[in-house]
Amino acid sequence: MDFIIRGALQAVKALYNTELNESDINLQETRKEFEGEATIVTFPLTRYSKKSPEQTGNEIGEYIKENFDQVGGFNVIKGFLNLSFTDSYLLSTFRNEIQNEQFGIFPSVGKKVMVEYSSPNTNKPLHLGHIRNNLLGYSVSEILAASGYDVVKANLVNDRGIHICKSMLAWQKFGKGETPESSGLKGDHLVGKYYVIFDKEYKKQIEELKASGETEEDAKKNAPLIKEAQQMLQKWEAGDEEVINLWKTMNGWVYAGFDITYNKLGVSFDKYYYESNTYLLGKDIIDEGLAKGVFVKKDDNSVWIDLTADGLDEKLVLRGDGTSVYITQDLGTAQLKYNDFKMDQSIYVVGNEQDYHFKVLFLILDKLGKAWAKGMYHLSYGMVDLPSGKMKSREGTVVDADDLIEEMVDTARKRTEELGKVEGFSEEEKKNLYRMIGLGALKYFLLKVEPKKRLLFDPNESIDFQGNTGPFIQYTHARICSVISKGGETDHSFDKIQDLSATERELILALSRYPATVEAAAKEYSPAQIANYSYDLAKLYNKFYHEEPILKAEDEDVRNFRLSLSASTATVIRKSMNLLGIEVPERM
RNA sequence: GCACCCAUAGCUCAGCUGGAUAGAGCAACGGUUUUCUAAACCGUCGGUCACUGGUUCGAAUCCAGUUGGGUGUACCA
Repeated sequence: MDFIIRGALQAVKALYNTELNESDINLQETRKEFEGEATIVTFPLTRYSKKSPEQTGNEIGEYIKENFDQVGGFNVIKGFLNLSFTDSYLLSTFRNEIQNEQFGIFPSVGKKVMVEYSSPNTNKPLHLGHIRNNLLGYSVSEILAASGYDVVKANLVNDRGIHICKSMLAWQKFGKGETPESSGLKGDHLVGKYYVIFDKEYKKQIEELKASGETEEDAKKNAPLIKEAQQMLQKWEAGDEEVINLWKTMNGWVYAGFDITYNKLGVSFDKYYYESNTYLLGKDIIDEGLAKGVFVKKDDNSVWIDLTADGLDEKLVLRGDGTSVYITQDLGTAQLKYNDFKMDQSIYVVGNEQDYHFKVLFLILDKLGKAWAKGMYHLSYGMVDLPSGKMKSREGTVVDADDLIEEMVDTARKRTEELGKVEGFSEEEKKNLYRMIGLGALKYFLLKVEPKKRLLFDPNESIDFQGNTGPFIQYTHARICSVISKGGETDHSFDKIQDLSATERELILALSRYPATVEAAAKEYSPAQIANYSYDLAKLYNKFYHEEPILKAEDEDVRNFRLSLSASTATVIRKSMNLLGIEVPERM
């Protein structure tokens, strides 16, 4: 469709003797209620034509129609010039572009990008918020890979710290040697159970201390359990063998549990970083910053950066006692990642409560003169809220990832059985189908919303399987596969086709938009754009399916053409759903 | 207090760099199957795009302010 812009530029030059840039031409898709496919808005051009918008539209329309045989006609309504493509142009687009093996496949851009996502704490199982994170990270990775980037998917595991010690301590005190094997509990759930127990017992102690006259603040500090946890952390940092062994054991349980969940979600990683290895990093960067005068040392030896000139605050980057804070290790880890991969871009998929942190992090790296800091991006996403408000692990008001996945698959099974759609399926095929549909519904539900918007999830209302949903799109794919398999062997040649129906035209246009959609989604790190595109395409196909006979078409070429159109639609649906990490079945 | 994000139909969401009468799905109501999968299709109903002002030929979109909601502002991570 690029030729339209060229055509408009040529027209303006020929008619009004003015050289314009591509960005001066306002091109959009023609709205459904008007005739045509492409619309040029002529209001801005009247200052060059010195004529009314209508007259300008007519003149440019006439010029384009005369000089570009892709355009068969036009109409002008107010300041809108609507151009209609010829059927032969659309057919050649279909044949030469859409049916091409390389359609929607981008050549390598020769750039490497790291996408860090998931980054869980190893003291509790994953919940719905993590699912959103994982799906976003995975999908963005796929979209970037499809756009020609070399993608490294990274997971920075938060495997140390006081919160981990809390679970360890509670297990030591109350666990009676319970293991995943002895209890039958998934490892991450078992550890999470002790994290909750710690919190319960800790709160008890706080209440007791308050009853004996301490203030809440003191009680929180003085409760024996928290002190023990702190001691345990110190022992861990000192390399105490017993603590380290316990830590290794319990983290091992958690990793085994996470692997199962990741597997079910279909996400994966190329590189794992562990905070236990990175938490001491960053001190050399502090020295570097001091030497460069970017950081300043205060009297108590703490190190700061003054960001007030950038509208931010003064920020501590190293404690007075020389130990790290969060941002210290993040600075160090950023450098480590860069040393490891020399990537051009680095994307952090992290919730929006850390917006400020990343703003500061990137700014500091930039001030330190790290050229690669320019390629850093925080893909910030909104929290997943319940109708009751925020999810809180410690209070058990979380939607557990494993539970939710299981429920979704189970709902898929029920729905499918109600519809009686699985005759001829083996048990194995059924299981796989329910998994695909359940996860498809869940993934689509989470990914169709723009990342930065917060998301409301009501556990009492099951995620839909009809309308703008994953299963709808999956169904469309299965439906196409069914038609094609019934179509039997065919050479799919349709040389005699010359005329297209309105819906066929729309479908070709929709298909032709796929590459640009992938590009836009990559540019904005937005799986939602892919989701919306897939839905529009599926909807359009269903309309086509109802309106036009395919196998029953009387003419051989028409039948072949419609089959080809169907096949291409199925391919594009499959590709775009795969970009969301969603599989599509051939039967459902 | 200050900073950042959000506000579109009863509900969940689209709406590209400003462009035509703001679009989908769900819910509600009605229709479509002797015909390729009805998880579908077609139709009806539903809106002061939070509010006010500004810029513009033109604003849901840009700017300022107001209201409401969220998050952050720790020598926590």
